[in-house]
Amino acid sequence: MVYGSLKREILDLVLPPGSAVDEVALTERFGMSRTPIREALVKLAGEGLVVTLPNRGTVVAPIDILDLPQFFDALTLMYRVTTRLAAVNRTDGDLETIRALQAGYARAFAARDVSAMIEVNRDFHAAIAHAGRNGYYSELFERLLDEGRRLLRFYYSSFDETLPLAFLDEHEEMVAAIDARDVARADRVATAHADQIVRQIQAYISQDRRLNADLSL
Amino acid sequence: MVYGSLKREILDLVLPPGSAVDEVALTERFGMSRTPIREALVKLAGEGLVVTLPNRGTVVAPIDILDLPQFFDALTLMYRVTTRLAAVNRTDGDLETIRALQAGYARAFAARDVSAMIEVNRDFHAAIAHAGRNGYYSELFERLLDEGRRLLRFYYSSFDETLPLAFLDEHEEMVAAIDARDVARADRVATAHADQIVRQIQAYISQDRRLNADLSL
DNA sequence: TCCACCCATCTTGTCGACAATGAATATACA
DNA sequence: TGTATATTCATTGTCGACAAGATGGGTGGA
Repeated sequence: MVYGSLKREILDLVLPPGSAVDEVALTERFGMSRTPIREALVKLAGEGLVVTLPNRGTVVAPIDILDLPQFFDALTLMYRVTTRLAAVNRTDGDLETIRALQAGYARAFAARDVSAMIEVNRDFHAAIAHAGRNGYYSELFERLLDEGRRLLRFYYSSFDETLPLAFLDEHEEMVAAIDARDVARADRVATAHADQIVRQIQAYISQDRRLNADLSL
Repeated sequence: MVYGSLKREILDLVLPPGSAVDEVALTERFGMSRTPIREALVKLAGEGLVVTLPNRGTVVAPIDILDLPQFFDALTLMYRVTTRLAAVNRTDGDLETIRALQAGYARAFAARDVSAMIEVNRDFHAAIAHAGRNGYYSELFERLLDEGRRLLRFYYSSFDETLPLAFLDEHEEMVAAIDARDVARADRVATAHADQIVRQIQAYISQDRRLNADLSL
């Protein structure tokens, strides 16, 4: 499946942001004609994972640092809304799925498997959104989570261990709030969780890496 | 432009929800090959305006009454969020654009042009979202507004005149709040506006039209 | 008469090739 | 030597035709 493969590779930064996507190269790689390749690219463009310049090819969507504040705003709101809805609409089956994913995250953390953590983290929140039973929110949220996956991989190439550990506890609280159908508590913990991740990424980005700043010249 | 034409016709219910979309017919109509037609359909499918059943054709996305509660929830939230952001981030140019659209709505109302009212209403709110400067919200909101356009046309074929009149005043208040950069007021009026439209559509849908209910048999 | 299977037909999915557009290079002129 | 123009080249957009899959009707058997 060409669409799925490309999407995964974009999110995993195997295809770096801004890099050109060559149709004929993909043709050879997937052993297909250009038609289905282009169809996949159109889909990806619709999701914003790729941008097509008319008559001038398509490139992997760049990560624009200027969009980050808006991204954080939307992400926080979706964290809150989906978690609140999940607390209201969840079924026991939903809860089971969510718990299983949380257990998976704990395992990935214990194994120090950063890739798995990032991926399971996304699925965990997607499952919560699904339990909220609002497709409009789920869709936007999953897009934001995917974009977040790119950001995490991009900025957290050297992963800080304190962050995933905090996630673990906060996820636990989240599940408890959803279990208890406590909307207010779900909202609080979702907000805190969002603040946590936003602050961490911001802190990482604003790190002062000018090693030569105090160089005497 | 085949994509734009199809989109407009879907939103205007020229292509009724659930109706089949014949590729070869579109081929003849637009004088193009099937390839660009299919590309447009893929794009429309990405926006949810059309659903493609694998190997069994594509149909115009049906209006599912079961989705309405979720739709209303998301619409209300986006009304609030975009209006709040507009109050914070608007430029004078934004305000000018918004005012022009509001004037257009007033003209359409005076002319009793329902189609124009529905369309300008959508553009008015889209402009407010644009002034809010958050692409994630704008995109979801515009999708919801488009879907709302279909709903309005679908359920308001006989348009109730009290609704558009209320819109006129509420829009005016909205502009005033955005002008004054008053976030709290913007939030209040956006909420009221959303409640208004939701209640009206709900009332219309739940109208009891069983003319034969008291028929003696 | 009813059901299962098979075949014809239509629609979709895919292909290889051609046309059109834009970029890069070469060329001519000032 | 610098600039403007023409030409070549690569890449995208489009086309008509073929292959694959699905639907409906027809045929044969029980």
